[in-house]
Amino acid sequence: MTNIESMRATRAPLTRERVLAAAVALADAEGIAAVTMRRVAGELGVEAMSLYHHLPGKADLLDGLVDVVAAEVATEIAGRDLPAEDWRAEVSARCLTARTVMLRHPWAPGLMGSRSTVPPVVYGLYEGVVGAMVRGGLSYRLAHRALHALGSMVLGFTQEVFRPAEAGGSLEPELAEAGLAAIVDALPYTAAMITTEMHDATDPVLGWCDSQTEFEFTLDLLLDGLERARA
Amino acid sequence: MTNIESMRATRAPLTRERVLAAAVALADAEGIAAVTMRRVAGELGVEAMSLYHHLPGKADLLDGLVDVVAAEVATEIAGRDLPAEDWRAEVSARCLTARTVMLRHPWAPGLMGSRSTVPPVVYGLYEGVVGAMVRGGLSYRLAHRALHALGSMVLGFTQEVFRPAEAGGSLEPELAEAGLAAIVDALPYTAAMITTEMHDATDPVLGWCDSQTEFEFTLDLLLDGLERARA
DNA sequence: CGGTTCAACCTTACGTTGTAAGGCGACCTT
DNA sequence: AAGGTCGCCTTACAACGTAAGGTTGAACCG
Repeated sequence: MTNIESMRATRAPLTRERVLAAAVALADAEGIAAVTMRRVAGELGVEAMSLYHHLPGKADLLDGLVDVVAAEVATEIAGRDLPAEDWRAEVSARCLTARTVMLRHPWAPGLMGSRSTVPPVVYGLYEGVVGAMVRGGLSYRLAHRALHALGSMVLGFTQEVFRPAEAGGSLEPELAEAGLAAIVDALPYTAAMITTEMHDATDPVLGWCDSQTEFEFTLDLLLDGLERARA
Repeated sequence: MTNIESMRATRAPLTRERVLAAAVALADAEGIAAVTMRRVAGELGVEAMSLYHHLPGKADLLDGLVDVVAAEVATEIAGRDLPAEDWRAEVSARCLTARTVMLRHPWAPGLMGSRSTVPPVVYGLYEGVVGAMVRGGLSYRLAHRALHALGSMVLGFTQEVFRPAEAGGSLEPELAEAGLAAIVDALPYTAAMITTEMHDATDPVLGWCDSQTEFEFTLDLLLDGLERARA
């Protein structure tokens, strides 16, 4: 009937963005556990199965959540003019910006740690940090290690930054196989870091990201700092 | 019948420990997602509901898992004689030991981050680290901050070490209400650190654990170290 | 204009999850 | 021997993700 027509017309059509926005709001308000397909749909005045026309499944919804948060970080970073001449100030600003966003979405770090893929936006964030450090004179090796240390702080990663899960889809094959050239263009510093590190590593295939070494490096960094602070 | 009797007699009786051991083995083998009540019971040749006579529920099973891992760390630390005269070496050894255990149980850091309570064993681990640092001459303030930094590395915490979740049960009320005296006895360094920090803090109730300050402190520590390493 | 197509949304249903309620047999105590 | 307790099981339920297929209003096309 016309009534129903107008009801339908009144309700804004569902989109991936509207679904994700509702999910973010729900996670912020009631925690990530409240983000169920039925519940998100309910917030949008819709049934659960309707979401599947805009997102392939729950996994993609969760991936979409980290996408939204990462994009929020990127936007916030873009919105401020960073002190490009001082690498420390720039890296610091980027990390602190990421942190403020994480504080707005306390569920985000845990979610990022549990997902099995890293959305491109996140690599873009890494790129910004790596670029600042390399421009500041740090070697790619040092930048690589710093990325682990800082990522561990901001996101609470224990698992590796570049090898997110046990699933086969690690970054390295991903790079080797598909759009390597495109990635090199979009993420020059990161690409340079990866190729440099891969070249230097004893085992170029799997060993370039030696988590034990990263860990000990960061540990020494912290301990040296504490030693000096020990007034 | 007698057959059934002997079967029953053959099967070792369920205990909290046996259930947790089975759950740990399952998590190690197939990931934390495989740890369901039915599945754990199945591994023990038992029905799901039987577990409830030894654990109140799934939450307690998961809490028990982090308990087991923390105890494993404690055992491993106790098993080696630490270089007590060198605080750096001692802290380093404790952290590296914790890390090797985490590597055996890759699901553990994420689980620890998601639980809403911190089992006493974990506080015991903190105590060991705090003690080493204080004996090494670090102030309680510095030790407190170092605990955040190191905990962030080992466990991948983003959330606070001492205020694990949004649930009301933070450490501070917990301390104030219940067995404060017992905790002070068992964890002297930690207790001293808490009272010292609480006393110094501007807002003694909630502000003694200023995560923003912790974060910036660790960040500066890392950045100072990177600056120096920037050869 | 009538018929077809299609996207968006809904209904139903299935298997799996955690767990509340209660049953049943073997042992311990008195 | 009677009764109680302990340990395990059976049954049942609500909520979850999602596969399969139905409905409906709009858009297109002859």
